[in-house]
Amino acid sequence: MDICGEKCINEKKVMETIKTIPRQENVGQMAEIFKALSDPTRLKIVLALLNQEHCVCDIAVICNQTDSAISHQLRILRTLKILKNRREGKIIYYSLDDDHVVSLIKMSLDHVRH
Amino acid sequence: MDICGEKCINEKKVMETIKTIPRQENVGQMAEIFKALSDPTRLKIVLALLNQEHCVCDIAVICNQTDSAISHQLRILRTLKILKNRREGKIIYYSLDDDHVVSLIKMSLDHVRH
DNA sequence: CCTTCATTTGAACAGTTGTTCAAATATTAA
DNA sequence: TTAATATTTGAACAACTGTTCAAATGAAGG
Repeated sequence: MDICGEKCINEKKVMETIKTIPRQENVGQMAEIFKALSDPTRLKIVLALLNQEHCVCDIAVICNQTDSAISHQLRILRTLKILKNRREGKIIYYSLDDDHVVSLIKMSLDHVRH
Repeated sequence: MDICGEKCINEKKVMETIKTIPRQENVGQMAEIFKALSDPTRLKIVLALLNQEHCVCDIAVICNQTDSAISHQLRILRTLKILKNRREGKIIYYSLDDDHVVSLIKMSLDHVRH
């Protein structure tokens, strides 16, 4: 990996900072979580489940979207292990499964409220 | 706004949760910040500036992208007031301008590292 | 078995996104 | 003024995203 060829203004500062940046892998993980929360529908799902678990069609009502649209988004959040689900007969209940994401959400909630 | 028509499984739970969800406006603001941090290039810019201020072309080297690509992303982050800049002759230095975003980033950094 | 209901799935679509390229600005120095 | 350098801008493009719709699945009850 060619870190700094010859075009850089302040090679020393650049080198210093590059040392502090996490590995590509970790940057990717961070970006993935932020991306999951960057869609208003998905964010609303997570905010709803912050209160209590809900089934798919209730989440659809809360988010004012079709069951199908919600199901697609739930799959994304489940794949990222942000949500988990449990079946009770025909109904599937979703709830939060990542304490860290909960903290992130609460912190950003505090911000927009103050 | 028709909150709950007749198709909802558990009207009481739905009503309870709807009360806890922030206003659309605030959900939108939260999503906007998460979206800003959801692109690996933009996230890397913010991570770099967590260390110290940098000029555009140094950021380009750090992120391994063209000056132009970085400039486009800097505009997005500046518009959201996540970054500020100062001019020193021909060179424009960018730095962080939102303590809350810094906290969010640090919290998510802690997470991927542990 | 057949029906109903909750959820999932896949294809299709429009809308958005990030990067590239070339051209435009803006500042400095000769 | 002219040339050189740092940054910005706008158009264009492929790649990606979220929603919709229709059809498929899976569980419970008759």
